[in-house]
Amino acid sequence: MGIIRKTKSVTTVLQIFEEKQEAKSVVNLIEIVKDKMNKTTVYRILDRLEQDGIIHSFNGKDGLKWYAKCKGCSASHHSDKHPHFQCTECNKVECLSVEIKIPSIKNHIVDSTDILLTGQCEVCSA
Amino acid sequence: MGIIRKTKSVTTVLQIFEEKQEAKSVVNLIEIVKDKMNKTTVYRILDRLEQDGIIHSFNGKDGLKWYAKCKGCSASHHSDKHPHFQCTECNKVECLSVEIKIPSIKNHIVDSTDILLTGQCEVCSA
DNA sequence: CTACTTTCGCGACTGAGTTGCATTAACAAT
DNA sequence: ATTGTTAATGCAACTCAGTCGCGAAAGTAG
Repeated sequence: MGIIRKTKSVTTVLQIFEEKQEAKSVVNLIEIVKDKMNKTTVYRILDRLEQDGIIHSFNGKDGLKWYAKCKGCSASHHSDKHPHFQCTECNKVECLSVEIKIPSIKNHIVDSTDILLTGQCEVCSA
Repeated sequence: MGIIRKTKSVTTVLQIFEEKQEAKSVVNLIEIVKDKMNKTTVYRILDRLEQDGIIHSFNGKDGLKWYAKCKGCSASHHSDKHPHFQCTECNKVECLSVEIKIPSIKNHIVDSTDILLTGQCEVCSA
């Protein structure tokens, strides 16, 4: 059970994700809201939102943790198999709706799949 | 050009990768060689070995950097498209030789592909 | 052996993420 | 609306991976 109270901070963070359908690194988020709330609060809100399946997280190429909200997100259907794309020029990260098939691995049980593609996005490759 | 001199430290690190064909996190490596060399040295050797294509690196689920030496590694053919598998029980990481096909993404140029699978390995799922 | 240059060790530092605790603010019940 | 409960926040101190600068040590070529 993540979010129980709808505080101003929670609303602020959620708005950021709803405005644009793109992923944000925690560092980036903290920077955006730095005069509205403490960094600890940002970390905690993100944790709770993720527990509730409202947003999902993954690790960027830079080693930082990134968060995004996408249509498929929900508390029940938490297995996000969609790949992420990080642009090496503008550094933006998008969720891709492409389906990538993972062959079953002999003698292994696969629980989760993290796929991160890097390259140039639509804007930067033009 | 990474490695220029074959020092004792370099040899020690290389031996670890040659003994077992499994990936090691930097933290783990530092622990293993902690009374033979300094942690800064370990970081620097790994950087150089990677530049030369002798080993390759990727980010684990834990956010740590992992390194591995595998057959396909070479300075020229540096694009390692093979997936990695991290066991959620014993925490070991293996390089998989499975080929995973990434569909081309519209209006995007894909340079690299990082795939990390998590689950239970052969030993732990038995 | 000597001279040159890479590599190493050490200590201090950076920056992401965490923790403990006192304070504040949601929310439910009265 | 007031009160009581407890989740949520702010703050400061902390942890830990990874980096940096610099003087000392060890490779390597001649």
